Amino acid sequence: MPPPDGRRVRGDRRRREILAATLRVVERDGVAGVSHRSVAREAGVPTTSTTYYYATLDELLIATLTWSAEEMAASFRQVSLTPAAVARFIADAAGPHRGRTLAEYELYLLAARRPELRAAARRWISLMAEVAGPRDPVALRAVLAGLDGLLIQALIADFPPMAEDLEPVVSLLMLGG
Amino acid sequence: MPPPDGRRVRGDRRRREILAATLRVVERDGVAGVSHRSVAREAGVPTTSTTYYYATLDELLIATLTWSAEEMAASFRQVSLTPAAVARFIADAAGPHRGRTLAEYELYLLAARRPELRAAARRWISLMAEVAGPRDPVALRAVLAGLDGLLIQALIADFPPMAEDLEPVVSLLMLGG
DNA sequence: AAACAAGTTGAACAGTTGTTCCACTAGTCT
DNA sequence: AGACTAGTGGAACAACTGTTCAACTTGTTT
Repeated sequence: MPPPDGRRVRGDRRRREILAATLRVVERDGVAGVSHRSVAREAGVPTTSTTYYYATLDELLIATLTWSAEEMAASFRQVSLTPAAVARFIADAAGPHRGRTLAEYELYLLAARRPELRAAARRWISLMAEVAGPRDPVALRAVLAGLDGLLIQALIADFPPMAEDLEPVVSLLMLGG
Repeated sequence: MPPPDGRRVRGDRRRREILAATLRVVERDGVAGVSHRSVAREAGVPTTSTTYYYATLDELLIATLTWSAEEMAASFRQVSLTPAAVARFIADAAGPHRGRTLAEYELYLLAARRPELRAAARRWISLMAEVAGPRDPVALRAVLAGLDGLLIQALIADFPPMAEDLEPVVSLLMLGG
């Protein structure tokens, strides 16, 4: 809950605008395309604004990707637990929401190099665990890995897979037959 | 088979040195750390050498990652098909060979943005298909996704998982129980 | 021996980068 | 009213980037 302080509130808005702009840049050009200047250009603010709120590029990246994972969590919770719904979710993630999903996966991999991002990355996994439903630890791990791999393989396919094709695979992973 | 031509042979050697140096840079600093100059420094050659053999940075990256996937294929074929061996492979990939595996996964994800890398990325998948052994398409896809996800999740864990912990999960994925 | 292509290299180009500095405005507190 | 602080933004810094150029060496072919 932000304080009802005039100054802070104004600052927070611009903070969010910068984060949103950064995410758009990542979606469009990948993490590689993020610079203080490219983000400032995208947000329509002077370059010094981005450095004012996020002193270093690392800080900016970490804040963006953490926030983005947090934001994605909200929409994630609305997915129901049937294999068909999960298949539809993966198909959408690799199709219409491709850019966003790609950005999210770059965070995922960046977490391998930057421990600060691990929390956000694990957030992803624990959300998938909710989707997978309760089951014993070994089976849970297998399902999570399966859904994760399905998603990433969908991203590098020449054409995004269709939900109907995904459904039997998801079903096999989630129901074990 | 390279021609026994003196000039070409000498050139090819330097080509390989540059590729190897690039891979080392990717392992150490990620794709983000690759520049004509950083690679040249790593290889101990002048900057113009890297541009002579690979006119653009993209060309260099694509060549390196394609070659690296091809090279990894060799060691991959030696993995036997038992769940225990696959578990050991994953544990090693996330532990001792972490840098290399990370580099390989950055290729994997880069393929999502650059179609030129898709062939190399799919090579990965088809190699895993060999490890998985023959089975019907749906089951194969589930196993491949599972192994893929297990590997990537091992990379973002705080500590690399041990083969013993991995083994039951791999077993469940491969044998379905 | 001359001609040629392949390979090698230092220097330089213009453009971009992260980051810092300083002057300025606009709200808030005393 | 004056002092203070958060926020704003223009200009500049040195460092680095991808890429090109022209000069040079080397090995091979005629």
